[in-house]
Amino acid sequence: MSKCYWLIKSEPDVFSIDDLKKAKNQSTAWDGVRNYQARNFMRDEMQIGDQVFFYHSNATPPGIAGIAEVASEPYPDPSQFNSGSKYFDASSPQDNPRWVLRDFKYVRHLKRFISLDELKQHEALADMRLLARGNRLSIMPVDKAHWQYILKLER
DNA sequence: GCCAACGTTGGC
DNA sequence: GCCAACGTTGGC
Repeated sequence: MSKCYWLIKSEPDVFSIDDLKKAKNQSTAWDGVRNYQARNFMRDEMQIGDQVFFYHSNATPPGIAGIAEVASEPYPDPSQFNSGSKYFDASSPQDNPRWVLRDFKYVRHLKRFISLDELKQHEALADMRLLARGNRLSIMPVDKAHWQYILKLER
């Protein structure tokens, strides 16, 4: 399977790209995904080494802050079994975990932050999934053409 | 804080 | 299987 590109959302007040950079091994387990579509992308389609836009949601302004990469195979999200976690899922079987995650590793900040507002102004990006009406997916694929276009924008 | 959009749940 | 109710996301 050829290399894919992705976008993951995080609220910077909770976990920003600076937090990822400061994390142990500059990587983190991406826990708490509780959406089947996002899980399936992470479980079935990502490949170690895939490049990922790190998007700041619920931010002022929202936008793409940097780049990370897929750093592990999928494995069960431990928070689903932790009754003290807000991600606890009592109905997930221990022997067949419903929720999986991967580790993501810091690659770099973009040379400059590229806001959602700026992305919306480019016709070439008009069909980006991120910009689709009502989009709420926290993990989504990015077309190679869109990826390359955005990397040119940062200059 | 508001609210539109969307996914999930559960009664029927 | 339908769909109303509900909870969450996330831009504004």
